[in-house]
Amino acid sequence: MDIDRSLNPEQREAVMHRYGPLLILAGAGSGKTRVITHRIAYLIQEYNVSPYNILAITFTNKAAKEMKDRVAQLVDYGADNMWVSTFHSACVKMLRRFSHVLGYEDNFSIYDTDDQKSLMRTVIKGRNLDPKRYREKYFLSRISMAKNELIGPDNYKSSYPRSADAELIASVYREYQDRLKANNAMDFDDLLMNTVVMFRESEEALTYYRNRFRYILVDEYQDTNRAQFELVRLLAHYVNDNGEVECNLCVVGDDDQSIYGFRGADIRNILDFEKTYPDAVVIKLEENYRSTETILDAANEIIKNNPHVREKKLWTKLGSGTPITYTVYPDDLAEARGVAEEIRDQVDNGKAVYGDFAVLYRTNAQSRPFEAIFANFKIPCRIIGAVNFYQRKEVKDVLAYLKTIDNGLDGIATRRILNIPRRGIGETTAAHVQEYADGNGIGFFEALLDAKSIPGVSRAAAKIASFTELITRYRMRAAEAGCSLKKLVRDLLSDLDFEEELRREDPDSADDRIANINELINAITYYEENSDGPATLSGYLADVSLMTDADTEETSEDHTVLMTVHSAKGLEFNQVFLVGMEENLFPSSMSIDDEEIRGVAEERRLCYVGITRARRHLFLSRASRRMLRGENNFNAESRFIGELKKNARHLLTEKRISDSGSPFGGQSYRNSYDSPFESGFKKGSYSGYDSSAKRGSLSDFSSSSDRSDFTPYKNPAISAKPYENPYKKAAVPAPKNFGNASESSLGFTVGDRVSHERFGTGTVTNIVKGGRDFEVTVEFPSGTKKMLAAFAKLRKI
DNA sequence: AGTCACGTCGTTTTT
DNA sequence: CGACGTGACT
Repeated sequence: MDIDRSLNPEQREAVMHRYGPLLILAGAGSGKTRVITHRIAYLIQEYNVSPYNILAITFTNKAAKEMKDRVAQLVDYGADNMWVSTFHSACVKMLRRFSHVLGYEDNFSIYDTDDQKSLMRTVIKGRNLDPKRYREKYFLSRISMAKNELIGPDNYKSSYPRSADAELIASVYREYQDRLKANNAMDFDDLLMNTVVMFRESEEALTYYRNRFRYILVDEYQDTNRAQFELVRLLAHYVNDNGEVECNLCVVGDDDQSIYGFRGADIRNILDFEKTYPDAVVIKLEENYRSTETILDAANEIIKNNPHVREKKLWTKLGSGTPITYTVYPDDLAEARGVAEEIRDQVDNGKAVYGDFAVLYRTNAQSRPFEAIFANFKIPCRIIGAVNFYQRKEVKDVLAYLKTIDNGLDGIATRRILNIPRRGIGETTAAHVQEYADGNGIGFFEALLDAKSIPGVSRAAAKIASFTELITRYRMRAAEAGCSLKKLVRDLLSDLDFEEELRREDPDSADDRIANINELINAITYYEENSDGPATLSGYLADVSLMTDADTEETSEDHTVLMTVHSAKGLEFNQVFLVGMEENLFPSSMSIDDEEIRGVAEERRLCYVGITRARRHLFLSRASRRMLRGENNFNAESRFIGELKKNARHLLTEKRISDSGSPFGGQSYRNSYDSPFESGFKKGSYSGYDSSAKRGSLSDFSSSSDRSDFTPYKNPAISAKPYENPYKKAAVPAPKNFGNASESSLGFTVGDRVSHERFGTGTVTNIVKGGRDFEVTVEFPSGTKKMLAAFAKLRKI
């Protein structure tokens, strides 16, 4: 294979590097993807590496698919045998194969944020915690952080000794994990953490994959978290035929584009690469092939305000190009209109097509005005990320049916659809079933099968029976060899009268929702026809769970795209509108509030990512007044604009659009001044970033992120009820009296033989104090069960 | 059990 | 502003 003559010397070196760790520091637009694909092709063609021995990790599924296609074009054969996927997808594949190591079944479900919340809700309810103070998110975000750092429930307390509620969180974490396992389910973070745990527990699994993945490539390495770091470190260790250890790990990244700190990404992974891998070769790619000098200068100008460990300066041969357009609009609608006018004008004059443009913003909520205005201007567009197709209710409902059929232990899925379509099985009934399931250490579906004997459920027993019969019937079908998924889903939907139900529920939206269902059937058909191995329900469901909005196929229609700056990572566009350049929005008030230095540095990198998406022309803009959460905000100009103006004013052409063009005119502007307290003391209004105003400024009143332990000052004039009515929620005593049971009252202890009406005789191996009850672990002949003492009716014998 | 009206609360960013 | 949960009513 000829090395592509268009590669520059550094790129060439990266492509031809063979053994040992390699770090490629690839600035934005430096031809990184070309290097990776050529490198893979070179390994295969010139070094005779079998594609079977290559693992390439990308950031999105779409990028994986593209990479695979591009490699396939470069090599003669075998590209199909490579693993090219995201961390999460790769982990699922590995976990399925060795799931028994963790005590999971291989068809485990993957829980998304909604599922996680449902599960956490049962945990919180079961402990009678104050739901005001302890929301699902409170625990879930802490648990997520812990998992990203490979901290399990048992290590939680010792790892975060200073954290408030450490004990409670640890115990909730423990129960949450146990329940996940009982449901044969993992959440997103588990996919990573459990894979590491699996490799630590099973020599066999680790050796298997070390042997297989002799060459590992990781893209966007700057966004890896601790778990991903550890995973890579474990895998990149191949003992060759001479008994030598090879670590053929190639990571690619750019520390200036690290933007996922909030989900545990640790920039030190890339900064300290040589510490972890002392014999690493480091190659810098600094020539940019994408953007004009003007755009690069602006990007450099901003990013140089961050402290740097690795110095780097992008340069280009492309020439200076057009100046950056910076526009100040009176409000957010005017901003959207200004962008639409520019696009309309260029397209109508034949200077550009819709697909040349991208609108990038900091938060998804900012897409709304653009959505409305673009429709008026008849600009075809696609909004990425707003509502993921697979998160729509009707789609999730169908998927929950499939999960219930596929994974009999997935109680969250079963509970979701128990009464969809309406079959007269209410929340109270479901709660009884759940209690029964928990008490007997069985799954939700299994408990449904006992409906007749559950107290308080008997009335709904017949309805439940027809539900379980339906599911059982489809389970048998799904288990048949050569079962067509498409046909199964179609039959299921017609059995359920699903369309009719949607029409009955809301006739207005029914057509859209039915279209979504049909789209889902198309997707299933597509999966079935294009799947590498056998097309299974579990396989499809996993694919779907890990699918992002950005992963969906591009349509051939010419259109402008709108998305967050995060979603734009790795993409490029001829012309980019980076909108909403305002303090508190970009940088986000959150990042300014909690940890000024680290938070704003990440925002600055995000801004750098946004700017460097543009090839030819960059438009920056801000709105003087912006509707946010139903109120007007007047934010100062973003400090990032200030950083540009300070030393690189020549790069900008500034425009100011007057207020008169706005349909609100000056009127609403005056109105907001009529009640200065209204806008002055509420969150996010009238704040600047001048150092003089940094501390003790008005915006400080809004800087508490946790309201439960901080009462912000409120002007009595606008806040009539400063106190919560203390009588409002008098504690309702729990219906059952298992509140203060002491361990001795159980009547048995560890080591005792006990009997259970369902499982027979067993030995108590552990007793743990739960929130309100004891969780007893018993070894029965049929297996080990964990159960709550209050329900299990265990008797010492 | 299901429906409707009202209050509350909140928004970074995503696999 | 809008999504969502709560509570009263049918």
